[in-house]
Amino acid sequence: MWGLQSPYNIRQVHFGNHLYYSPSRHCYSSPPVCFISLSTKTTESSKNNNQLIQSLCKQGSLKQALQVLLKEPNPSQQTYEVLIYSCAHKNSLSDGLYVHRHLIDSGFDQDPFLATKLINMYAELGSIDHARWVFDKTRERTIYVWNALIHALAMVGHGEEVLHWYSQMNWSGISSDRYTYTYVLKACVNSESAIFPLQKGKEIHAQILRHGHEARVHVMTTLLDMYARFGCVSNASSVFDAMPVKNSVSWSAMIACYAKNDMPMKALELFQQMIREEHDSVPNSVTMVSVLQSCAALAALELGKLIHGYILRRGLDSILPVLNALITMYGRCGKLELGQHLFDQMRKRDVVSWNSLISNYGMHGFGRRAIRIFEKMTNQGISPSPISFISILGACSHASLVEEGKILFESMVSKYGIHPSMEHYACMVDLLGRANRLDEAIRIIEDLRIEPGPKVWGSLLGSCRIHCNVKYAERASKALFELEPWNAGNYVLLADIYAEAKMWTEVKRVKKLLEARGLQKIPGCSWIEVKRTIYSFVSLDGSNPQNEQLHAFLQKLSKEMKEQGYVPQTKVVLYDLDEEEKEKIILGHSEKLAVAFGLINTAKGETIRITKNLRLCEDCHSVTKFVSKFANREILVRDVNRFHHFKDGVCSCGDYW
DNA sequence: TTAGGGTTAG
Repeated sequence: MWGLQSPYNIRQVHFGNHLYYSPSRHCYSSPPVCFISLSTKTTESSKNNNQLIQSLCKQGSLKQALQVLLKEPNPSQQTYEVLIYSCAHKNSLSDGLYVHRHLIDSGFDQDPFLATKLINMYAELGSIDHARWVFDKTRERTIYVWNALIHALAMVGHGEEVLHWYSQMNWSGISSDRYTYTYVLKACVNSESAIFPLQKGKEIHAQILRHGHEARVHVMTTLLDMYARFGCVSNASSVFDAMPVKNSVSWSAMIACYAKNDMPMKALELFQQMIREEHDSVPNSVTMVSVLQSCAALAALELGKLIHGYILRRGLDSILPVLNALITMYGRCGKLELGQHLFDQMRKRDVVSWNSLISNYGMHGFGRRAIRIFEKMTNQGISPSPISFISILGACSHASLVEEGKILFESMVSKYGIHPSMEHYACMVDLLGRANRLDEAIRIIEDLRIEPGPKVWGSLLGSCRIHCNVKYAERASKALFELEPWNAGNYVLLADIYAEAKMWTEVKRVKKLLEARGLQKIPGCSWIEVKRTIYSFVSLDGSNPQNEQLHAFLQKLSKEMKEQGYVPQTKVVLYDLDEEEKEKIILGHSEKLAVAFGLINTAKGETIRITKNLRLCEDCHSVTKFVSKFANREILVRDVNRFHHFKDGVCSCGDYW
């Protein structure tokens, strides 16, 4: 089924008492051949040679070890083991093939121990065909041999094949062990080919319980992680709660599950519980990365600073991913300078550190600064990653640096050999679309050689919302309704566009479609951190904190603003109502409630920091500009895309967002 | 002999 022929041809020539081999894919220049004696006597010199080969490998001198191997007629199993490990470590497929050939000639080709090692080696060297070939040729397939193949296939995402061999293994009378289960569960997650991978994962879950592995912490953590990656948070949490034995890894996996599935509050609560209740499972650097991610998502600066203190006390502040996560946390909490300071102090940086900094500046609208950092990175010899380009193109987009973005995009292939992915095309559509160059944006989509994905169409629809372009919005939403019919945001965007164009019949039609599909508009939510507590506000929700007081405050504010020329931008309301009703609705937007709460509950002169789950509406934007001047306050708002820094009646986005 | 959790984007 998967081609089990020898992946390489070996010419075999009889030459006196020796066999002469010349593996065709060898890259050896010297010596090009090897001579293997057929003698089987173990001599003192043989013992010495074996020891020498092993010690040369351990010192990292693989080439020298191979020279000794040439002279040695009787390499031991252990010698081959060390050689195989060394080839994998040196990342040399040609040497690996050579050792493999040598091993076959020495009669070790049916040794299941070495077959396992060879499969592992080929998997590490990225040659799955060779791994399969070894498996095929091995007659005595121990659980180690099976696990090695299943692991090798799982690592490269061949999920369907993993599941095939998994059932073959059980059918052949070998029972899965705890290792098999972890590999198979991983394969469900990484699979590009398996049909209904979540369903398969659930079946494996049942088998794990049936075979009494529920106390195996590795297996259960992998299971928890599988559910987390499929977004099944309640399943993950049930597995976690039922685990009789937990350790730092299982706690971290559950915290990461919440952090990755848009539940940062739950992640932070669980972290607190971990510190309070668990004395054996101590948070480590991996735990802290997810915790920082959660602070960043909430823009919880004070909490983030507390966590930073904890990291320092625990001595985790020199670990690169922790530092990178700290840079991002400070950036997302509106403290660019703290992120920059950390970056400057780092003794070692990787491409993620640079990307984090670039994206921070990009999100704050400092596009040119982001480009300078990108250039500094490449000048220092650090190769940009695909994510570097997503960050820098996003930065160009927020700052309306269209030409600069186009040049960078072209350099991806020409200068760095990185082929743009769908995400990169989505960035380009966003860059052009935001700048009202919608014809160019649609041309990018039309010229794609592959089927445009939802991110590309989503970028176009977002741009159509900004520029109220009904024609392209209808085209984008038609594609999106097919690609992701469950995404309520797309229906709302289209309805917004129709509402702005006063096409009320169409607004009703889209709303009906939304209801018919059992979907609901995502409610606008804003939150603010005051004295290390996070207060969240939902539009038109009577249960908001200090509700009466906030509404009275906003009514008064609205009156004063009107006297100074403010005109409520009621076009953002999706309903065909009279102006007064519309005004009432926009005055109850969650972001205005959070601004009012901030003004009432923070000290004069203190910067107000607000975060919002959606894009900032035009009316909230102009009201916040007004308030920043009227109340003489700096107000920092992070919406779903970027930061807005309001000061003296002006916003850092230059009204371009 | 083999295993589990984390960083950057949109």
